[in-house]
Formats: sequence, structure tokens, C-alpha cells
Amino acid sequence: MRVGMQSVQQTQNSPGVLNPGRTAPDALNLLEQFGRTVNVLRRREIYRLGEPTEFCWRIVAGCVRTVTLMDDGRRQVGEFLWPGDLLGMDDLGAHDSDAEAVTHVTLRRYPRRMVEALAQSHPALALRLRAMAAAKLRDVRQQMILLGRKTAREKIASFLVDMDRRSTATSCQLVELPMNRADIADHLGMSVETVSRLLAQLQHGGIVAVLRSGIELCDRVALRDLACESRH
Amino acid sequence: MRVGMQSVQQTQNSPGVLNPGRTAPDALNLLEQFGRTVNVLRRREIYRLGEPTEFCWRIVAGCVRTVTLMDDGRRQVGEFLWPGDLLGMDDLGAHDSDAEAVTHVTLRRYPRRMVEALAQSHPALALRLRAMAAAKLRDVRQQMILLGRKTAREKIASFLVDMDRRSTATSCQLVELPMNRADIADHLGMSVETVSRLLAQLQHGGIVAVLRSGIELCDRVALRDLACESRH
DNA sequence: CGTGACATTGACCAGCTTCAAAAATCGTGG
DNA sequence: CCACGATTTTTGAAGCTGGTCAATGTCACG
Repeated sequence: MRVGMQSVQQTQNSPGVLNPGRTAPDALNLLEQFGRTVNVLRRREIYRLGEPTEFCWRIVAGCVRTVTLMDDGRRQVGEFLWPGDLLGMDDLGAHDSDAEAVTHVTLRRYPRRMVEALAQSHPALALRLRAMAAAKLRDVRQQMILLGRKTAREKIASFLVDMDRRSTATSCQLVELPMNRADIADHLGMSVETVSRLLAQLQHGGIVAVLRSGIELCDRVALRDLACESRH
Repeated sequence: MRVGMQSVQQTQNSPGVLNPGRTAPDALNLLEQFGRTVNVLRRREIYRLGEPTEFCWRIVAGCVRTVTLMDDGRRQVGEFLWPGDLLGMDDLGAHDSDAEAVTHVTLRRYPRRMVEALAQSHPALALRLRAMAAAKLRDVRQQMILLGRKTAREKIASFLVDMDRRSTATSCQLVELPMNRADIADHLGMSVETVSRLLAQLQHGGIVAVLRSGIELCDRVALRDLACESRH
């Protein structure tokens, strides 16, 4: 899922049509005065299903996952969140999933009450929040066709392409994957064994190289083809 | 339910409280003066992927589906929309899916430009739009665990429970399904044959009765259990 | 009635899951 | 720094769910 596209340094609001002002500062910065830095250890919860939405967070460093559980333990990882992403703004009233730190995480925490109040008085912020929700809905829709209609191989390829797109800025070939195989499996709706097998298969085909530190994409074109994504 | 024609003075939505109710007068009525009634025939498109988001619509009567297609024809029905639902507000800039009339549909159409302008000047409307986006995100998250982790039987049961919940007001037992089996299959990430087989199976178990006009829920408790139970 | 779209049913089997176990990696303390 | 246990990942084998292909049945509508 491509939810990590906007970075902290970003200054322009996404829908240019709606905001013709030149180089307007990110409306999210309005929140900064009410922010507090928080650190969360690996695997620790950030919030749980049903908790009142007292806060929201902006990720400064690290990786976060949102998790939905079924009674019998079946798990769905909704999304991975990265530095710059906003967490906990989607839910109104009470959180409708869990959020957990995949790695050690540094967050900037804001009271939701302040966010809502500011959004009331600052249309630019309200618009920005709506734009972020819209972007998330678009990503989720892509994830739905992945979960519902793609084969295991296509799922893995799509996932790697997404992770690559997210981290184009950092390094050239290597895609670092801070989450484990179980997280990937539960994000793609498959078993850990199948994830492992298909990564091995892609490696055998010379398309990727599975390393300890992550996955090296040797043939991005082939990977993109396998992902079956026409858009972009 | 008749929606949207009356010119009711809107009341302030209380901030932070999710109020997507389709009954109470709300900020959406601000749009009414810019609305125009449109009719769309069964199976006809309302908008296509990539089209600029010139309009949005409120469904007055009928059923609408949003569709995402892959190059090879694989299809995902993202959601079904019903009277009172807002269509085409999720996308910014350009639509990122198709929308088609499942039945003959009556819509109330509004220029997006007006919606955005009104949202800028009326925080209540902006808040309402964000609440609707949030509600949709919550639903989509449920759909993701359905697609990724539920068995075919659980998918069908969940779907019927959803349809039932939506139409509690209408009749007591019968759930009308205006969409065909292919739509259901593509919504749940399975094949038409499996949809048909599992409906027959539920019928054989005395839990539902498959009728021409829809599906009669004979044992809602059993169905609700099936919707979330594990496979064994 | 005849026709076409849609739904159901059956037979087969491919892809993926499950169960099991080995291999690799991580973490911790001596 | 190494050894050892725990966790994670990989690999193997077997089985099942659900998909595909094909045929039949049903209904709406001219």
C-alpha cells in the first residue's frame, strides 16, 4: 500500500486545483505548537481498537503497522506507516484498529481536540486532512484489488514495487523491509510460507536478491510486469 | 427514503462526533441549491477512472457500484452505494475507479467546485465530508480483512449480514439484492460459481432461502456466527 | 414460444495452506 | 567474543479450498 508518499519536508498541499496559493506552508504545521515527542519501543502498542481517539501522531522515525484481528487470531495488517505519515486521524470517536510499532519509533503526538478545533477555524487544515483521507482511500482501493483478485506472485511483486516506490529517495537498489514475513503475509492476505517461497522463486528467476538487510531489486521492469499494475 | 429535495436549514454538527446519519438534517443540505437531478440507466457508467472530478452525486434511488479493473479483465467491486450515499467525493483531482448503475438510478448531481468552495466557508460541511470519508475508511478496513482472511463461507455470510443491516428498515426477512452474482463475487474476491454454491449450501442448512426477488434470512444468529467464525 | 442473460450444478485440478522440520538469524549472558 | 536458546525464515510433503471449464437449468422479455 502506498501510504507513505508525503514527506515531512513537503510544503505544497496535494490538490493544486483547490489551493492555488504559491508555496503555502503545510497546514499540518499549524499543529506543531501542540505537539509532544513520544518514543515507542519495537512491538509495543500505540493504540488499541476501541480506545477513544484522544491523540493523533505524526511519524518522525521508524515504521508503524495498523492491525485488525479476528477472534481466532487471524490478522490483517492494514497499512504500514513511515516517517511523515499521520497516524490515528482516520478514526472518529474511537480507534477501529490497533497500531503497533514495527521498529522503535519516534512520534510527534497531538491532541485530537486541538486538531479538530484548528480544522474548524482553518479551512486549509481541514482541506489538508480531507486530502490525506482521500489519498488513503485511493491506496486502500488498490489494496482491495490486490487482496481480492491478485495471485500470490502478483501480491509479492506489487508489495515490493510499493516498498520500492516509497523509498526511491534513499538507496538505489536495496529495499529495506523492517517488518517480518508474518507482517508481510498478513498485509497481503497469504501465509508466511508462501511469502518465503515466492521470494525464493523471484530470487531464483534473477528478479530480486533476498538479503539480510532487505531485498535487492535486480529487475524492476520484470517486477512491475509481475505486479500487473497498469496505472502509474 | 426521499433525500435531498427539501431545503432544510442545516444545524451545526458537533465536532468530533461521527454523525453520518441519513435522516437528520445536516450540512450536506447546503449543497442542495446547486443540485440537479440526473437519471442513469441500468449498467450505464456514471464516471470512469481518470475523469476529472467535475461532479459528485447523492443517490436518491437505486444502487450504484464502484469498480476497479485490471488489464486482463479481473474486476473488483469496491462498494455498493444506496439511497442517501454520496458518490464521487472520495477522489481528488481525478476519479480512481469507475462508477456504474447497478439498477436504474436517480441521482442528485452537484458541481465539485461548489462543494469545495462551500466546504471552505462552512466548517460544518468540511467536517461532515471528513466524517463520511472516515466512515468509508472504517468500512473498507473491514472489507480488507474479509478479502484477505475470511473463507468463502464467511465472506458470503458477512455480505448477507451487511446487506441485512443496511435494509433493516424495509422488510423483516427478505434482503433484496439488486446486483447479480458476478457483482457479489467481484465484491468478495471469489468466483460466481462459489457464490452460487455457498448460497445453496446455506439454503440447505436452513439458514437462508434463495428466492428470485432476493434472499430470505431464516437464521440471523447462525449467519452472524458464520460471518466471523473460524473455518473449523 | 424462442432467445439470451443469468444462475446453478458437476467434475477436475491448481494454487495455496497446513503441518512438520531443518536452517538461519537474533539476542542474551557468561 | 563465543555459546546457547529462542525466534524467524526457509524448505518439504500432503491435503484442501476454491477456481476453471463445461453443461444444464431458470427466468425475463420480445
